[in-house]
Amino acid sequence: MNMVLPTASGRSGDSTSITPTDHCAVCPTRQVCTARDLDGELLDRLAECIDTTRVLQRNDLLYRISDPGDACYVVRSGVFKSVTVTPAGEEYVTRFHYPGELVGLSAQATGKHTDSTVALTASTACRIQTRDFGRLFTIGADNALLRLIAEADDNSRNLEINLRQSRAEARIAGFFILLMRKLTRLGYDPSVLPLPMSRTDLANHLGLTLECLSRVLGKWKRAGVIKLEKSSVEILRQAEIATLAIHLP
Amino acid sequence: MNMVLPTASGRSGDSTSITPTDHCAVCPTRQVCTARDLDGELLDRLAECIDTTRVLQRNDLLYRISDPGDACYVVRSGVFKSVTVTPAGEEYVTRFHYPGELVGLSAQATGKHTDSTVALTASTACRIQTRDFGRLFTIGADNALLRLIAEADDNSRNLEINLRQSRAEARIAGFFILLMRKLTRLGYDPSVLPLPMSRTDLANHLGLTLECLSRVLGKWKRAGVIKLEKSSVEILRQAEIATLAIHLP
DNA sequence: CGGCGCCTTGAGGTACGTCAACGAAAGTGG
DNA sequence: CCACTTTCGTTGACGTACCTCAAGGCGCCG
Repeated sequence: MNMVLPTASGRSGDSTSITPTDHCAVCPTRQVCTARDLDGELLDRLAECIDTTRVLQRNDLLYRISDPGDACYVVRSGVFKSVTVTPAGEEYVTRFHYPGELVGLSAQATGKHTDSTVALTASTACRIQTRDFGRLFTIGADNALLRLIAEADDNSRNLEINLRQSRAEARIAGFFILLMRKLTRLGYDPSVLPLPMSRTDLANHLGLTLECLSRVLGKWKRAGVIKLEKSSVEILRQAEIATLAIHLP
Repeated sequence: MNMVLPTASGRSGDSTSITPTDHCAVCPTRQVCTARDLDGELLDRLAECIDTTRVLQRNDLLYRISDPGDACYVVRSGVFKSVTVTPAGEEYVTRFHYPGELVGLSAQATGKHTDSTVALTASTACRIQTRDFGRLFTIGADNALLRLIAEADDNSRNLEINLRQSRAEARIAGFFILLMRKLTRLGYDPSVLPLPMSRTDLANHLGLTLECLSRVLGKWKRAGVIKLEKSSVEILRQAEIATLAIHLP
């Protein structure tokens, strides 16, 4: 179904766990992960800091709101969404998380998660207990860990810039461009964007209505700029998308 | 002039430096800073990790775009703005930084700063070299440092949620509410918001036009909801602002 | 086949952006 | 100290892009 992003081959829920030493060497996110600069002995020590690698199916929760924030996660494969619920009951799809991204860090501010994170496809994620952060620094994973944190910050800033753009086409184009950059960094084909989320979620995330998003995608499809698949979008003429998103850094 | 936020008493630029041990004990951000949980001997060790406390005047640069990203900063006093410039030449005021906030972390992703950060008032900031992060973890500042990072992430998410709201009044109200929360956390009077930035910068930050911002503030002023000062806003009827910002978590 | 999400398409109103003129404040130089 | 310039903020008129409300396809599953 989703040939672009690595997906979990296991099929069960929370109880499945893999030791990182088994998998870091062959991890699809190796090049962007904390483990990038490590080898041999250091990888073994890293294993002590990553207590479980969780395997999730579509709609499985990685963590839910008000769970204790004693751990954060790195996406290994698949796609996740983070949802925040306001006191008024509104839901906001704050982030989509692709492989190599750090998830759930903000829980350290209050000790509890302030959002829920859900798998949109069959996915895997590495769990890092925050009490082990110090150890990760001392075994030489500090640079890579800082880079993960910094990239999360960088992603947010790009998101914010994109949301400041009021034109719907610009926002959607910006979202596509940012996603293409992520895919390129991961070594995947950037012209096929895996979009396992619903239109509703995507519209919510972009601060647009479902109708507006639908209209723009329809327009681009008719113009031959994109090709809409069931759960992905193929970019046929990247230049036109790029010119709509010139506002991004 | 600005009685609300602590400002630097020194008057010179980059060359002034204060050792943290002199100042952490009396730092206005003590309660929200990395140093919060430390005392005596640990504070001394912290001193080795914070190489200079910089004193800046209005319009002084904390760092500029493409500076080496070997350090980040914690605001001690005053207010900063971060500006990103797009290839197309557009400027985006991505963040405003108040005391206790971590600044410049995203540079770790690429090794260079991707934005410039400027003091909006007389300000001070602690410089933390990233190569010292590991040491901060080992001397017991890990929880506090993680909290700073997590709060930065939390701030971004709140910002993003606020920008998803398309109504101008809701966005401005949301900005005010978020700022009031920050001031409350710092122990300041949350009803007087220090806004040392220009209207242009604020509008840019909120993804609105100058005119739109001006109209909303004028409307609220006429309605007696706020009182506009030269570089601050007094919230007279908080309830009305809060109802406009119910979309925030 | 019928029901139900999920997405698309349509018509109409409104809020924000754009353009433009005005006004106020701050810095400059004589 | 005062005219000048420049920057910044306010106010107004108008068009347009998006939101709202509503109806209509389309795939999925029973």
